[in-house]
Amino acid sequence: MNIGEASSATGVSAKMIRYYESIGLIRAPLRTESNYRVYSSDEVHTLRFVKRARTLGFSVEETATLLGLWQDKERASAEVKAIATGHIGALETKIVELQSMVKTLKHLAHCCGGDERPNCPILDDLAGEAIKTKGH
Amino acid sequence: MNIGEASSATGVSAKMIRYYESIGLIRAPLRTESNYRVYSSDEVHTLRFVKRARTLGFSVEETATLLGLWQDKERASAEVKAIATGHIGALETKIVELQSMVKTLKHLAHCCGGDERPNCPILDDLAGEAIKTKGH
DNA sequence: CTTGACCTTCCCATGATGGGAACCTCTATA
DNA sequence: TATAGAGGTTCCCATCATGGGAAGGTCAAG
Repeated sequence: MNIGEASSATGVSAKMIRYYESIGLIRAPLRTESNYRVYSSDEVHTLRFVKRARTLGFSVEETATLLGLWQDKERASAEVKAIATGHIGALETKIVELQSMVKTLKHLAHCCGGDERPNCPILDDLAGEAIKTKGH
Repeated sequence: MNIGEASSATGVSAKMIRYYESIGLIRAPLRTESNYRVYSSDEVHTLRFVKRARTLGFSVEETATLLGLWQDKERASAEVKAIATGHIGALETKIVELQSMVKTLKHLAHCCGGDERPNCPILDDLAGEAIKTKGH
């Protein structure tokens, strides 16, 4: 299996497979005589693991740790769970931040006529002028 | 007002003020004889506008557009509202993605003992092995 | 044997921010 | 007044994960 096949088998671009190899996230595969990378099913399995972890929002560094734990048959699940739990916390913090932005923006958009006139509460807010809600 | 004062007056780091100037988001201010940047209250006002827009998650590019609209006294509020609405949509999409990650991770973490034993449904999932919920 | 698809390495760009070096300037104090 | 230290200046580099593209080698089908 060459890099293109490994790519379509895992959803990881060839570019990224080479990158993951260059930073040491995955091991360098064997090469053909003509210097093409050759992937075994084991390596494809590893790439799928990486893809899934990245999809779940783990950083490459976290993914490296998880990969290490996965390959260590003796590891305690507590360690894995701690990483996952920490990651859940980080994601939730991010969600709260985004929700707060959305809330503010929705309020502003609601107060904005969105018409041909220049008056615009959104810009007024950005400029630091408090919005007058007029109790609507 | 020099760059340090402008920075603490707006919450934008001196580094970022120079960066915003270099990419043309804000105009280059006057300089003293000794080449120090000098900011007027107008320029500080603009920096506050930028800070607020960035805090609300607008990209620098969107901020540039909003800034242009803010300075154009004739603009229609519809244009501003469209940018804000589009941004709300993008944020909401991001939120949904993150929520989906959190949901999956919570399920996995819930199924994981988090103890000293090696069995770990989180890693099993990353490895592509379907989780057995055992109807808990 | 040619063509086109695919592989290789290498460099560059993104977006927004920070770090730091090397050097200049201002102000307060010994 | 000399000096210290705080803060200004420019310039380059790093981050994180990813894509683009050039230049050149390789493979398979027609």
